[in-house]
Amino acid sequence: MTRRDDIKAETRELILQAAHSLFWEKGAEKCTIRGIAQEAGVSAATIIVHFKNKTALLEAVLSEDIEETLSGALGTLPRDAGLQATLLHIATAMVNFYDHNRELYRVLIRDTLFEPSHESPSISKMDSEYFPIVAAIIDREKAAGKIRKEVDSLLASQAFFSLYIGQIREFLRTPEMSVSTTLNHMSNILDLLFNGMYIQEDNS
Amino acid sequence: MTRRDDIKAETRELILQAAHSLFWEKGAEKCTIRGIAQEAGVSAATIIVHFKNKTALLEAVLSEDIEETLSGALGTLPRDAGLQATLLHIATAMVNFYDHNRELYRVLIRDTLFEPSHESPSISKMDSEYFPIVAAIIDREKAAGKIRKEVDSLLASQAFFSLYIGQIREFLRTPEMSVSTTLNHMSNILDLLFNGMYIQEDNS
DNA sequence: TACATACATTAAACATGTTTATCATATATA
DNA sequence: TATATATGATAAACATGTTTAATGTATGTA
Repeated sequence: MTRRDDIKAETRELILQAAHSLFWEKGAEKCTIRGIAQEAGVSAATIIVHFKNKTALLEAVLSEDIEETLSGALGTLPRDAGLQATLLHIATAMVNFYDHNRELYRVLIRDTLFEPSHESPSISKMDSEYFPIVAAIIDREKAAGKIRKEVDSLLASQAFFSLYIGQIREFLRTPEMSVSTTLNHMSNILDLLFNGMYIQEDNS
Repeated sequence: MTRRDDIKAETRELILQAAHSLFWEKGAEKCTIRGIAQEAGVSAATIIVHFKNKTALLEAVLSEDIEETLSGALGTLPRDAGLQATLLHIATAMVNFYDHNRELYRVLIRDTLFEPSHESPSISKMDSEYFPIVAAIIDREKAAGKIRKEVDSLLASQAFFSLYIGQIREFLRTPEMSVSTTLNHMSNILDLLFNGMYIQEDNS
């Protein structure tokens, strides 16, 4: 229950490090399993045994940084920030993060977003972790009388996510699109949604 | 300029028919270029010469029906339908259409949505054709005093598209999600957006 | 008509993700 | 300690998308 597991974990780590290095250096599509295997000092078959397929390896390599960025953004939230500011804060962190290597994240999202959730567990953790957090903020704002009571929190979270992904898509597949332009669009689109979600103050 | 081109067009048609038949029968991922080539009576290399890669072939096979469905929906619009009803009308047509073979369209959208627009011209025609149409409707409603003047028509179109794709994603990757549930969500999400977009009648 | 060129087609080769059958060894058991 | 079993690792094979180099023929030209 120890020795063998240690070696296995070590092998896994070797693969992850080699993959991380090569993915970042050459991009996901230019990297081959054989190349990563060589860099890690293992066989190609070993990689598949550990990670099931190339996409799963890419996900394993990138998901840690993504989660760190996301939780970092959640941790640096301005105290008492409203929902709209919160969402823009998160989006800002993520766009700046993805900008470090657009091609890499483009391939990751492309290859995981439309898969059934059990195929890409790291990514779809968002469904189970991120949505409830946003939904909770919405409920708090509802209690504070800022958001209409009829709004379905979960549905609204999904709507935010859809709008977010839509912009991320444009950002990742359009090299000439700058971070600031993207965030501007993001902000304007949030405005669009919120001006309906917030209760108008001058009712009756 | 004739004889040779005719033969080429004929070959192309043979490939398209074989691909259409096999894609629908076995799904895109279970189909091989060699299998389609055999069914069409040509070589695998010929298919690549005609269509560049497997995704482009899939796109060529499916895009005609998609465009037909979309223009069909646009053609059966209730006269003087408002924007919200129009969008739901289109979404209804598309969801019912995709339901005929979710797996096939899932793979198509997955493999094209995050590619640069020049890689999948048929799909990204939406950017240049569909968006202006919706934007025009928005402008009309602005002129009619139903939508706030400050709303950016193009940005709003993109927002609709993002929300639409977000729901389509859930629909295509979740087998147990029914058409009616999907359309319910779609309708509710549109409500969310519109209740901010429409001018509140009781201002001041 | 005879010939040169362009080009549609293809067989074979190639690249690469993945599977399979085998080997070696750590672990458990007697 | 000696033996059996479970399993991590791997080489080789396989499947399939794509490229390459070669072939034959339609088209244009003399």
